[in-house]
Amino acid sequence: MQNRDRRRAAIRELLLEAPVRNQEELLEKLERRGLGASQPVLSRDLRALNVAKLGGAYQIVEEERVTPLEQLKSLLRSVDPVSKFLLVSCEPGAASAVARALDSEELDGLVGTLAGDDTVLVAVKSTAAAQRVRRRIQELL
Amino acid sequence: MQNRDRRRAAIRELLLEAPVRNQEELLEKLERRGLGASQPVLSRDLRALNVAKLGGAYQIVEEERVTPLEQLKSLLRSVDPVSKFLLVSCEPGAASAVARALDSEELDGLVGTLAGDDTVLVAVKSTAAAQRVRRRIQELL
DNA sequence: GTCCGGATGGAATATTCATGCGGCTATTGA
DNA sequence: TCAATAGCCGCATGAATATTCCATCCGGAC
Repeated sequence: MQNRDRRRAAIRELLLEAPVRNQEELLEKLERRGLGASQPVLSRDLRALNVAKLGGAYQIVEEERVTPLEQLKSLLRSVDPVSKFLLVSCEPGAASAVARALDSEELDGLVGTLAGDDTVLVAVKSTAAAQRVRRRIQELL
Repeated sequence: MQNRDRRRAAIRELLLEAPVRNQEELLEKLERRGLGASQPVLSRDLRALNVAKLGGAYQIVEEERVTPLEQLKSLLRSVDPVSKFLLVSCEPGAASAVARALDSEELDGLVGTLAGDDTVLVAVKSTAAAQRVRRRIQELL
């Protein structure tokens, strides 16, 4: 049924037009448009539409997914290649978090990471890979 | 007490390091760091830190506050100055929402708005103000 | 037609979160 | 020193949301 998609489109619009505090409120607005539904349906729609409740109101989050590494960029300080390794310097204590984020990034040519306190040693397959990975990280600095 | 700020700083870090599904989970992580608290406190902290639950996990929303008007930009169609007025054309039915958003923008020189169905009449102090306001809106088109 | 199988949605329920309120502590100002 | 005030917190509880489980509705295969 395209019912669902009509409803979701309406939800998008409604969220843009005016702040919506909770699902019940959204429900009423939908009903006024002849698009009845139950609260569970809204819960699912909102997740599908990537809507977040921020402050007191729902808001569509347009952006592309921010990867863990991107989220951590404020903790990064520098990247230096050393043969088949990279030394990534971070804020004190942040190394393990950064290492985990780097791992999860699934960067091509990245073999593994080893975290100290404020430094991550990144092992890569080749010096060429080192360059690529380095560039990727540098973009965030 | 600076207890609260230490806790909030820790929350920031924790949210960056790994996804957190709910407040209870966050609570445990905080306790491991010796920063015990109760669930209500977290609820308040999360709002104060401008954290949203998106998909299944909490995520800090790095401000860049989107004003109501910016949210509505997809509903805007055109702006035309007419002496000390602007005629803003919108998607059908969107005028009142747009008018409200314009009001809340507190634009300098903007006197008031009057919404029809798909058009907002914006009254401004002077033709110079009209130019400024017009430019501001045009940026969004 | 009948029988899946997937997709959708609802009722009931479980879970998660927000808030009213009172208590405690620290601070201010007389 | 002693109110008075402000800030932070926790408990209890209710509000809001997520999830489980089931019914129903297609559309296709047979």
